[in-house]
Amino acid sequence: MGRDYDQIRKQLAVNIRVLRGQKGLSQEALALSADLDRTYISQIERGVGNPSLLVLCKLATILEADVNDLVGVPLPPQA
Amino acid sequence: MGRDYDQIRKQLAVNIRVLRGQKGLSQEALALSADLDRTYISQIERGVGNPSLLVLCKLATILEADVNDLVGVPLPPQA
DNA sequence: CTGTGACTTTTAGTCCGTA
DNA sequence: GTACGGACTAAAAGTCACA
Repeated sequence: MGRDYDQIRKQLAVNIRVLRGQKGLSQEALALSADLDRTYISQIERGVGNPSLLVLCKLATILEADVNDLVGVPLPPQA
Repeated sequence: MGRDYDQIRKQLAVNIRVLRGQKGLSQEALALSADLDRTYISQIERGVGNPSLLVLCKLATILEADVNDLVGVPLPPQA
C-alpha cells in the first residue's frame, strides 16, 4: 500500500521544486510567504516527511496552484 | 489563507462520505481496510482534523479514487 | 541558498467508553 | 452504524546549528 504513497510524495517534492522555480522563489522566500520554516521546505522538496493537508494548502496557495497540481502528475511542459 | 484549506477540508469530508457510500462500506469497514481507526474516519467525515498525505493516500486506495478526487470538486455524475 | 541531523512542541491518530 | 469526549502514543510541525 505504500507504493502509491511513495510515488505521490516523490512527485510532490518535484512539483513543489519546479513550481517554486517557475515563480523565481527561493526556499526561503517560499517559506516566508507560506509561513513555514526554510528547512521545512527543504525537507519536503527532498521527499522527507509526510506533510499534512494544511501544509499542502499553504504551499498551493503561494505557488498559485491547486492541491491537485502538487500531488498529481501535473506540470505539462507548456500546454 | 485558511479559506482554501477550510473549503478543501470540507470537500474532503463530503467526498469521502459519498465515495464510501458508493462502495457500500461502513466507517468501520473503511477504517479497517485503510488500517485507520474507526473514530478517525468519523472525524474526517465531520471535517475535523488535518489528515496527512499518507492518510489521504490510504483512503484514496481503498475508495479506488485518486487523491485528487478526495481533495478536489470531483464526483462527476457518471463520466 | 540549500541539505541535514538533532531537537522540542504541537498535533495527528489510537483506544476507551457513552449516547 | 455513527457522533462525540477523554486519555493516551506516534508522528508531524516547526526550530537551530552547522556543513
